[in-house]
Amino acid sequence: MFGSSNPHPHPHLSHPHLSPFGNPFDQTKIDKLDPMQNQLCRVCNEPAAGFHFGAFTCEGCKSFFGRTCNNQSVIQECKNNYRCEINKKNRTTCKACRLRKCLLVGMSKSGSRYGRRSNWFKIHCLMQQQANGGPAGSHAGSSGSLPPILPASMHTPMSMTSPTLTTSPSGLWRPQEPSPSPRSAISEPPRLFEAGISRSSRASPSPPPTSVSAERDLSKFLRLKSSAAGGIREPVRPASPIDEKPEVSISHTLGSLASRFHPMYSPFGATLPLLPPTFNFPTFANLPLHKQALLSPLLASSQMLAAAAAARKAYPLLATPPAEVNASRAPEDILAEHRALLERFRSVSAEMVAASERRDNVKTSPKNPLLAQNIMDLSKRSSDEESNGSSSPPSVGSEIIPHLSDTDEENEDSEVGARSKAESNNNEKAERKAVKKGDETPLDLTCV
Amino acid sequence: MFGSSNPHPHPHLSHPHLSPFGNPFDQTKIDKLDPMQNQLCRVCNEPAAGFHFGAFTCEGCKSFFGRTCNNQSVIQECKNNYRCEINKKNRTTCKACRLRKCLLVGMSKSGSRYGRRSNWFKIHCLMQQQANGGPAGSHAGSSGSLPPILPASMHTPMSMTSPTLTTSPSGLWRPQEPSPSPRSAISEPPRLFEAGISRSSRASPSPPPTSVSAERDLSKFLRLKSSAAGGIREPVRPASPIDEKPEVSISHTLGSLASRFHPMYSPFGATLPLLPPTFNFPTFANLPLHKQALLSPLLASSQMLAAAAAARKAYPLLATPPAEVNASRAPEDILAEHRALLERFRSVSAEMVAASERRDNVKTSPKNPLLAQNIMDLSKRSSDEESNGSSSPPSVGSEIIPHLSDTDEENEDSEVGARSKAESNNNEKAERKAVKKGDETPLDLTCV
DNA sequence: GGAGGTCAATGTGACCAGT
DNA sequence: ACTGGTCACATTGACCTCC
Ligand SMILES: [Zn+2]
Ligand SMILES: [Zn+2]
Ligand SMILES: [Zn+2]
Ligand SMILES: [Zn+2]
Repeated sequence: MFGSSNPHPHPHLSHPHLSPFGNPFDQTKIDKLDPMQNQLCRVCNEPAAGFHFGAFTCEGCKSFFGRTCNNQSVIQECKNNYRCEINKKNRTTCKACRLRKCLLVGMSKSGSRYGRRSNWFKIHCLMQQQANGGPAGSHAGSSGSLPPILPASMHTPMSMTSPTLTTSPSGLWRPQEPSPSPRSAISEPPRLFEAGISRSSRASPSPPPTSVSAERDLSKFLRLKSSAAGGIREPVRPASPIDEKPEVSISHTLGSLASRFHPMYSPFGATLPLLPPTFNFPTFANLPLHKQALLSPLLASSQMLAAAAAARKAYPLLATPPAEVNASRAPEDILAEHRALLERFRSVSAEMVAASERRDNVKTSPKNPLLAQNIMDLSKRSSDEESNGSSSPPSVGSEIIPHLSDTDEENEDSEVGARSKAESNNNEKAERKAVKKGDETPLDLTCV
Repeated sequence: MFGSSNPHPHPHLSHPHLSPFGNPFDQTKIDKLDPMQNQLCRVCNEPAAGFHFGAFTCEGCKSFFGRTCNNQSVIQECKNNYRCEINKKNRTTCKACRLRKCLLVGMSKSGSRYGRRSNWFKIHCLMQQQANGGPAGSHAGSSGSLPPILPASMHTPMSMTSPTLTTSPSGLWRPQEPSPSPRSAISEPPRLFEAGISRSSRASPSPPPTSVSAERDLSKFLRLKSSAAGGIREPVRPASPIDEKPEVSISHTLGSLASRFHPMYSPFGATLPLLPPTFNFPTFANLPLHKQALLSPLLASSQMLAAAAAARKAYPLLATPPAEVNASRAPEDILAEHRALLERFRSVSAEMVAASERRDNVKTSPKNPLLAQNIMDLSKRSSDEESNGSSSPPSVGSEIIPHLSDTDEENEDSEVGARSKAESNNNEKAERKAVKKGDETPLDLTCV
């Protein structure tokens, strides 16, 4: 599906509005963009099969994550101090590191329930990758550090542990429907990217959620986010009322760890109010999401970084063991970084449009030759992917998260985890079906 | 089978002769010895299921070795620099280290063709383990170093690379049937222990090989040993004429490496002429071999060490990566060590007999309380094995064998290896059956 | 378009039969 | 008593269906 390109564009999308940056929504230009072209699995660098559980992954990593993220307790711990490099060849040899990589790149199972909204991941990932240096050509390494989705200039992870960052307006996080029953169990890493998007979507004055079911999705998502923050330290935001069972086995193993570390309440407090104005145009929202991906090199970096830091906090599996230690950065740095990103987004958008317009005539070297070339490459098929990328790039910085091996006793699972596996799956499935019942209208993706 | 002890002794063995050390062949005493009691898998420390391919192993390691020793080329290389500790829990996670451990403890597939003679392994292994500190109680660690089969005092591996050591009498190595076609391909690690035994058996003036088929087996084995030495540097001994196909896949990967290192021609040259006189007594040879095991703390150490060193030379998989470096020892040291072993054998034999005689009356502390206690423990069942032995004992010394990663190109396999796998198996099977055809008489095990 | 189910291929190890 | 074969079981990932 993704492997075969679509040579025939379908110029029948609605709302051909104009963007402030030239005309990025020209149908003929947009249709030529194929964001799935030459995508690589974020986990193992194999050619990706699609966007699964929040990241571009191959079929194998998709299946692996779908199987194991609920039963993390049964995975043996790494013998290599969680530093195994994951590639196509050895991805099956260390389940712990493979799962860690999955979580590092932002994969999440509960977050995938929220329908099309998870496509925002795709947008951010794709734009980030393109801004990083090419869709498939840059085998940006797959060691135990931060994923190659982050550009080189962003590789410094920020410390989101400071409670001063969690000062988000309570109204942004409160769901529409009041919440009587707060949850304390943590089921799995929250989809932090989506959290940021959702929040900004609610803060936006432009098109609100289009249906009640979408509202329910949003509130449910926020509740999940809440539970991910742990039962402790939840002063402002009440929980939502959605009666959903958490994934029990995950909460058993990693949840307890996460509650110890009590991941921050809202890691996006300081950054999210700043959103690119592009999303004000309904045309963008009406585009197919894989087309939107090519038009949105936005806040992915900072949010990704925040999510990665938060995930490392919540899940020791994500903690890169002592290799490079980076001092935590102040929130001001994050804000500045985000502003730089916004500026970059503007230039890249204009650049892409110009390149798209120029492509049919003459291939000149634009101001941003790398990005433009990458966008160009999306339309022509290059079947020379070899996916042997195991060149072990320099590890990016990461915080040292103690692995709790000396003070804790979370190894008594493997019995409870196995026990709760079946029923957990059944419950989850039933509940999922029930939730999806009256929920066909996708969420409005228009942002500020 | 092995897990259930046999409480009923069968006192119907023939030739109840007397030994020079008291009366070690008293049937009632011997029958009470159960060498399989509390044996642990030499590879993973799980309770052993029997003596397989040259070592006490569990069913899993037996099957694993039987499957993979022919297809070593398809095993991915270790990500942990071949230092993975192998135990029951993680034995499946790193095939390379598991196979390395198998080879380290002396497992060999072709050597198992020689019928009962492989029981000599059991004798040596068992006696070595007992002299080392107890049958099952001493979870002597299973890290990437030398196997716990070697006593602490013997852990210094000797360097057998010196060609001066290969000055064995050519008559000892020459097979009965002349050999027109020398072989250069290496199929698998030679059964070095058996090589020594075979050689000593031939050097023995007591009962020679009892049949022509046994002779053929012997010469065939010697030829295998020859091929293991690589085509290069084979000045003295001509190859034997047995038309046997080597295991192609192994020769493809490890064989090339082995030929580079050209493992020594006869690592037992200096030590083998010295054999304990016990084996002159036909009574010993007529005992069930698992009973003999309790009566023979003989040359196992030195031969085991030589075999381990030779195996490390021949198979880089066996090379313990740079951890502890022990200077190679002179052959004189080996000889002295062997003489000490012989003396130890005498005292231990006498001690064991005395302990066995004393056991029925009063349990006193003998001169060698540890060994005697271990022998005692063989007769009483202790079902408290837990096999959680992963306490990672201090690594014993080992030589640094370069892994050839920088200068060689033995990674072009995986195609040839897979190709030659099926036919290799078939050929081997057919050839094996043909060899076994007229070969029912076990070799005479009586030594000098 | 993505989640989840299916199932062939592969690896594993307990068990068994042959020798 | 050991070897090799068998087979149930687990894992993997390509493919498919459903929503
Ligand atoms: Zn993958
Ligand atoms: Zn690992
Ligand atoms: Zn084992
Ligand atoms: Zn290993």
